[in-house]
Amino acid sequence: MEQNSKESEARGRGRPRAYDPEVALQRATEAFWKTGYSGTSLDDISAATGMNRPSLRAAFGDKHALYLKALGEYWDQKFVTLGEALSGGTLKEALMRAYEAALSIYFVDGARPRGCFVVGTAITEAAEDAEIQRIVAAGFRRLDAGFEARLRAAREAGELKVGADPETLAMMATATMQTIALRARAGADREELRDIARKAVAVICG
Amino acid sequence: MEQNSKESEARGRGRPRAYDPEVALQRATEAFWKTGYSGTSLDDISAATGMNRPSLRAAFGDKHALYLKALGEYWDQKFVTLGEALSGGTLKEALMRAYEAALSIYFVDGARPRGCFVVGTAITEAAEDAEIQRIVAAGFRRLDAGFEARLRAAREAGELKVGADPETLAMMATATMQTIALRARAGADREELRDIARKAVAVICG
DNA sequence: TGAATTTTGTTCCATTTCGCATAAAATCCT
DNA sequence: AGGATTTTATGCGAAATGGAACAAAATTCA
Repeated sequence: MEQNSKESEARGRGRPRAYDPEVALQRATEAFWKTGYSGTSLDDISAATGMNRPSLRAAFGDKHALYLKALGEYWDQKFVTLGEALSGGTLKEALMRAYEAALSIYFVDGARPRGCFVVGTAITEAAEDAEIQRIVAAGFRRLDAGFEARLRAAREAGELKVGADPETLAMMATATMQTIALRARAGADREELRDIARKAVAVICG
Repeated sequence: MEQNSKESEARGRGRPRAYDPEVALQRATEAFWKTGYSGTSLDDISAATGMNRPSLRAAFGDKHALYLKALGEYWDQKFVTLGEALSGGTLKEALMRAYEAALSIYFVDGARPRGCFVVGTAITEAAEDAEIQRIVAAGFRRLDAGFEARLRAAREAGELKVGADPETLAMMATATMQTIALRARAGADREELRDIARKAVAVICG
């Protein structure tokens, strides 16, 4: 209703857009986040964005295409956040920042805890939707790789105990992220998950 | 179609059941497993079980009640399997048996890999369905508790390195189970997941 | 001012989905 | 054999769902 497109982009010829595509995509993402891909109808998304269905279709294509955009956007944001969190400081600090950043995504002030968007929406579809499965798998691999790179840097800095395998520990770091994501959706509170992160980081850092 | 109720139960007065409720529930579970709770219609389940909707309704109630039965049954079977896997042998053997048992559930001969039923179907619903969330949370707690009991026994047997915290390691063992469940749904093959289990077990056992 | 262009908003249509009502079938009991 | 009982099977109806057509609105350009 009250979204207004920032005049950043050179507007074309016809009637101007009433909605900012980025804001609308964010609202659509939140709708999927709550009730999953199959559990969210285009009417739900229409209500969440304030756009009617033809406008949704014109802007994002059909439901599947819209969801893929939401999923891609989520991964992108997730990895930006992760990259920032993992850079600088000690390994322990970096890992804790990464998990804190995740918790900030999973828990939002007013709303009910929603956990991770991928775990909460894409995993269900991944079994039968090859494209979604591919995107999820690529994200997991990238998560592993991100942690592994940080762990290798830590090893070179002598922060890791000798004989520790960065690849193995990266997998454990990803598993920790995932257990936090799942438990958040299962209703665990933020402090409990923070404690899980602390314990896992202690194990990983030796 | 060709299900026949075993004459185990004293059959009552009227027309005999054409379907074995346990077999039908299993078929319904498989349908949910593929496409999730919201993504599976009663018609899908009707097709999967060979029962028509009124019979489904008479036997299991509505879709939600049917799903809760499927979910409860899954957890029960999962914990029976886990209990068997964790009993006896060294800690390392017990954990590997537990993960192998999980893989046997996640991968089925003919079918596409489906991962864990809970992770693939319940997690999506848990955010907005209090009853499902409660059941999932209870299952995760029980998973933690099962691993922790086994780890305490291992510590008493001197299998654990001194200073290792059974509660922390149990959480890591659960996280390993969950990362395997998620990655299976994301398309990882069985051998890769077996390798993940081996690495995690090595970390947990020190 | 008026044509061209783009988006919006309304409406319709075919299909799916779910619950329910009702008839038909198969068995037990007298 | 016939009534009672329980399940199966068919079909109806209301609501939801996704897609598309079409007119109205708002802007740019000539």
